[in-house]
Amino acid sequence: MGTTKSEMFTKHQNEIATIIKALGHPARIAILEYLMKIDSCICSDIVEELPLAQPTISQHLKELKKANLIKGTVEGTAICYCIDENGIEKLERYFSSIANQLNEKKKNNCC
Amino acid sequence: MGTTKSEMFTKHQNEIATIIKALGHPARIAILEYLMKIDSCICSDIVEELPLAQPTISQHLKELKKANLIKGTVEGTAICYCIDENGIEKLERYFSSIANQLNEKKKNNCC
DNA sequence: AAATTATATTGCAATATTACGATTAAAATA
DNA sequence: TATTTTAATCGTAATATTGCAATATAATTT
Repeated sequence: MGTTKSEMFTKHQNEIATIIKALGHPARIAILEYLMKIDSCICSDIVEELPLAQPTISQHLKELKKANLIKGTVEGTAICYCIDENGIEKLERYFSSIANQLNEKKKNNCC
Repeated sequence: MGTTKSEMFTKHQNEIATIIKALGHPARIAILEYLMKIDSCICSDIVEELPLAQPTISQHLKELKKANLIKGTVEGTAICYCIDENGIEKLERYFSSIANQLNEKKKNNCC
């Protein structure tokens, strides 16, 4: 136990859950919002901005990258990270689809 | 360690991360999608629908409820769970706001 | 080439999450 | 009231996550 039984769910359910999970941490939300704000950046900026050690930030960046929520390109000794529209758009579409369906129905005939 | 340093982030960052985190598991995505599909339900339905034991489902439901993603009302010996627009709309707004900002800028002048 | 700068990786301790059997609780029904 | 039905809680094992010091890597500058 302790392990999510991923094999019991659909591919899409696992994919969307993985992307969502990658953002389910305040540090990673903070990174996303910082990248939104400055629109271009290198990792050392983030290390100065956030109250976490460099290895911790690096780890969080790795997770965001794996989920296609950010992307980074090497730029000299630094790395230029920025938001990857790919992951963001998937989330945007997923939730607006659900919100739309909810509005259409508006039945809520139970609770 | 092992503990998220929540106190280092803003209230809003923590709040949104908490809601997002609550959906970052395929079982909870599956529950949400099932509730969308049938529009009204009781827990035993979910237990039959999903390949997880009853206490596990109950635990997942609790987390979704805590995040205002579902709500439940007692109905005899059963409980009627359905989607809580509250949480969903918060997520929808959050991601569409980010997606909009991204589209406006479209600079991506770095990566 | 040595030193510097910026980031990634490793290893590990502390804590959190996932899952479930056993049990409990609460309402409905016989 | 005893039984049944449905869901929550408790306890616990297995695994995952978080965070960081120490170290490694990789490109740049001196």
